Amino acid sequence: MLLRVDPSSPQPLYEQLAAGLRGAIAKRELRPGDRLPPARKLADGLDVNVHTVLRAFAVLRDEGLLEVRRGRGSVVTTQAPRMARLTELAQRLVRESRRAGLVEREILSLVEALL
Amino acid sequence: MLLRVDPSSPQPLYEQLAAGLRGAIAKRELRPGDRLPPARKLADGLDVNVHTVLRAFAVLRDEGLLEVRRGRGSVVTTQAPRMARLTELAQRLVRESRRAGLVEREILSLVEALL
DNA sequence: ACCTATTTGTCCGTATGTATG
DNA sequence: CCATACATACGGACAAATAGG
Repeated sequence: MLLRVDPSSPQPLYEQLAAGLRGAIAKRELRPGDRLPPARKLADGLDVNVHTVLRAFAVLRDEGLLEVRRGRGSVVTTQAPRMARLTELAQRLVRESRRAGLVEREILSLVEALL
Repeated sequence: MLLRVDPSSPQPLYEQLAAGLRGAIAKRELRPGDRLPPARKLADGLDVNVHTVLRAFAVLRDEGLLEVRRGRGSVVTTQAPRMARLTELAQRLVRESRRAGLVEREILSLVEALL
């Protein structure tokens, strides 16, 4: 998979790693359904701590690009879970907008303005 | 501020902590502009590790309830940054929806369905 | 302009828990 | 029951941003 990190860079290692994986997914070097190496193996290969790799995984999971599950490893997301995640994101937007006092029209405008 | 955590609970400590702070903010025991105690002091008082507190802070920061900055401590967000954050969230939704191949109408439906 | 203290950010190492197969 | 692999939590070290003297 050819990943590298630069410890002397001001960019955090976990961000570098996340960026690298994100790029590989975008370029389809990693495709939906592909399984990533276990965090510990990746960590060993890159000479970083497991936490750093797991943190990068978590970032990509939050972005909906990775499914990370205990005991099973991490897999590049396929379409179905991606849709589920978009719904979740939308839900969060609605919930937090309401909490901030916005009414329905205002929430929709928030999104419309970006289309 | 009267926060407590239960180490024997199945709920993670950082979640318990985040929930407690979230509640305090909702009940306006903590108001916008209020400064939280330093993570290390909170950790000492609760008898948990600093990392655990910092993680709870990070959760609330991601929810837009807290502004956490190096050297300055953590402050309950005021309205302006909250709106900025909602826009960010909306942006994320739109960006990721597009990446998943949805067209404008479908993105809007995603939100409308939740209103 | 400088230095110091405060406070969060990142990273490492280790141990234990928990879900999966 | 056992191996695998992520999740949580702890502890320690150093870096970086901020504030104040």
